[in-house]
Amino acid sequence: MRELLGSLKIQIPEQLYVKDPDSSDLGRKIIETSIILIEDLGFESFTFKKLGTAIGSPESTIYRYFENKHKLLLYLISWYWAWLEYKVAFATANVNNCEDQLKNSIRVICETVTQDQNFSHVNEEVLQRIVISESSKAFLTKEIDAENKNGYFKNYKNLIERLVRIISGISSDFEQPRTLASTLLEANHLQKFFGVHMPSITDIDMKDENLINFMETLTLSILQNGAKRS
Amino acid sequence: MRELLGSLKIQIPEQLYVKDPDSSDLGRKIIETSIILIEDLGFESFTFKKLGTAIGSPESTIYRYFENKHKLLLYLISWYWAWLEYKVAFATANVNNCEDQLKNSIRVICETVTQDQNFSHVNEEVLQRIVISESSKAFLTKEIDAENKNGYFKNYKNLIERLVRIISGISSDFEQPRTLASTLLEANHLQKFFGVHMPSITDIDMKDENLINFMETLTLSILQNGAKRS
DNA sequence: CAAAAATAATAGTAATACTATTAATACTGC
DNA sequence: GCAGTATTAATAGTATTACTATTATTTTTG
Repeated sequence: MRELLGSLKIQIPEQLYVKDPDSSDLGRKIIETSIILIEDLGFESFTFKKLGTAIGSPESTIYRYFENKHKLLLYLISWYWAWLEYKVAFATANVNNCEDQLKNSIRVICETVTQDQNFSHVNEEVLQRIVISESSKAFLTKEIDAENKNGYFKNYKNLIERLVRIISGISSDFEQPRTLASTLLEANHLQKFFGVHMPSITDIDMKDENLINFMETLTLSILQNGAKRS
Repeated sequence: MRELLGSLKIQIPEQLYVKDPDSSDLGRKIIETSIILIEDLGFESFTFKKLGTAIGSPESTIYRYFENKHKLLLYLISWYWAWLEYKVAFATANVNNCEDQLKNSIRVICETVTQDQNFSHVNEEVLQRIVISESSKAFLTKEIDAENKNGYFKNYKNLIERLVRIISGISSDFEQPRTLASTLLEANHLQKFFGVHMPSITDIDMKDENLINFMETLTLSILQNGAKRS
């Protein structure tokens, strides 16, 4: 995994940046530091001024890489989805049984990222926490239609499509594979967040197994049952 | 429904407001107009200045009712959950079969609100759209733990608890009724949002039946299957 | 009708989310 | 090695936001 990603480049829609942050030391430092800062402060309190101070550069320099902090967030989230898609791709490669493919995918999606999976300047562990807490703010906006049209969510859709293929492989007559795939991805975040911050509305705990078990049971149950019903 | 809610008062945690907006004409006008404005502008662009202009009052007056726009949003969302809990309560009253209770609940939760259900100064149809697009911003913050402790999310939890009781009534050995209930509520919003703004990642369409069918199948499948597995 | 409460009118502040300008530095091709 | 170009630093400035404060006016209530 690590070697492979070391030689592959995570592709981000170029509409999301002014100048590719992966093309310079300063750019990579912006990414690296913004991940830490957004997690620390929360996206609302995060500003380019603070980021500038943190990297020792003026605010104006950051604007040469990103139009605004919203696009920087979209960039980070997009990076995460692309990375997760690779993980899913490798977790399902050479697995012939579709149900096993789905189980492996769910595991990869729901697993809490641990430090040792890091590579390059991106701290995936912290990035995952950002995705959990902030990713929905990136699309729940009035600009969604225009931004969607501009391809800002391409990496997210790619991952969904991959899951849809796996789901359809298990039960080709199941009518809502997209609904199921997007529900899976988003419910994963929400439950993880609830587990930490609103434990009374979830039954999952800090261990991943609980959540993975729920997601697996949910998915396989509806695929066994769903075709008959819908 | 209408008469009953006309005589019952929706209870909102009093920590959410400075002065009860339901206690004066101006207060109700603030609620009524803020619903329209937030839907129109999106929460990020909504300001007390604009709200003041819209109701013909200075900004400072609104601060006498709400500390800030975040608390106003929490108030509106809290109102929605209380209202929805009443709807669920009535949709399940005198229904003996637990599975029917759950089906009725899912229908009430997933149904798109139509104008004629309105009562008083609150436009529930517009409020539902706000809840769909903005509610997660109300809890995905750095202040969540303090606010949760302060009881800001009580009405949401009440609804979850009601659903949990119904779920446990169907399958008392199902181990994750809370996870299922909160997933149901949140997935409903997300899928509705995707249906309108990102149709390629969902299979639901504008008609409610599609989404209701998915939610019903999902829930009943896991309850049939889940006990064995988990 | 007086006192208290609510609202209007207005002003002010620190921070945010930018844009603009110029100067210093680094990098590239010949 | 140097000219030209691109990049970054340093600094300043602006409109808007999210408030707080003060005083005047109106409304409510006992």
